[in-house]
Amino acid sequence: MPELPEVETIVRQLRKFYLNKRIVSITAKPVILFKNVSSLEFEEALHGKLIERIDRHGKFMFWKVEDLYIVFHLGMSGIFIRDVAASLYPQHIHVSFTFADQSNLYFQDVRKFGKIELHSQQPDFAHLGIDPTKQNFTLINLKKLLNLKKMNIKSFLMDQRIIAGIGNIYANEILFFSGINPYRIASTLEEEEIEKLYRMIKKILTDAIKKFGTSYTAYRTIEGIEGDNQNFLKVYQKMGTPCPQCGQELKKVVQNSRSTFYCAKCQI
DNA sequence: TCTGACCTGCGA
DNA sequence: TCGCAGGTCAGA
Repeated sequence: MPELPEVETIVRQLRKFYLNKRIVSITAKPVILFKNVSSLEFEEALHGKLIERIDRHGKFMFWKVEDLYIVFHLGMSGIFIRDVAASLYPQHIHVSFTFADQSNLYFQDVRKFGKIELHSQQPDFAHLGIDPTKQNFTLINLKKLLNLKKMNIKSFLMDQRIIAGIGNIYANEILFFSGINPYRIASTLEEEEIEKLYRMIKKILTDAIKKFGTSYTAYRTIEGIEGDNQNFLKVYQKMGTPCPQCGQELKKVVQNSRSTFYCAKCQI
């Protein structure tokens, strides 16, 4: 559920409170979240280290902790919680960090779809596509990518190997605002449609970041409070209600094993 | 390129 | 009690 805007919100908040803080204690439960390291190795490797950098590519976040890099993926339900909000979410805490100033940070993941890795080099995320908030996400690059793909445009937007950061909620919203039917084949989009799609990808994601992300289910900010963007969604989970543009009833279909919400009249 | 498995809480 | 929610990934 955490997509690019939610991860970016978390990154910004973590920077504010935990950058340049030293980890003095870690408790990590032996859960399946740990991929290339055991929970015990994780605790030992990071003990006493300083968090020097917190960054993101797509939905992946990484911390530079001196000579090591922690890579987090929040999966469906992963959240970070500041100590002041920890009492709100006492269940499913898998990792607890304590810092030199006695502040705490907790990683919670109800559904355990998240992922934690430890690396000795900066991750290059070579398996991921362009991050739409980065400079190399240009109209020309988007056109090139679209022209190569025979998949439907909804799958295209959600394919992390092509564009990194868009999930189901924002894919639905982007296609609605672009007026593009989710079943359209990526390579068949017209010049004008591509330009609108490009603008909407940037706008929808940027607006969602300004609203601290979408709290549809598990996602909360590190303060333990909901984002605001769910109050501005136009089609996601709005099946049966009138299209905000034309009034026709919005549809819900299952597409590539995922729910797609759209207006059959406005999105052609 | 597409489908199902993994996982847990929630609502019908 | 069962289906659904959707992140990634393995396998078809």
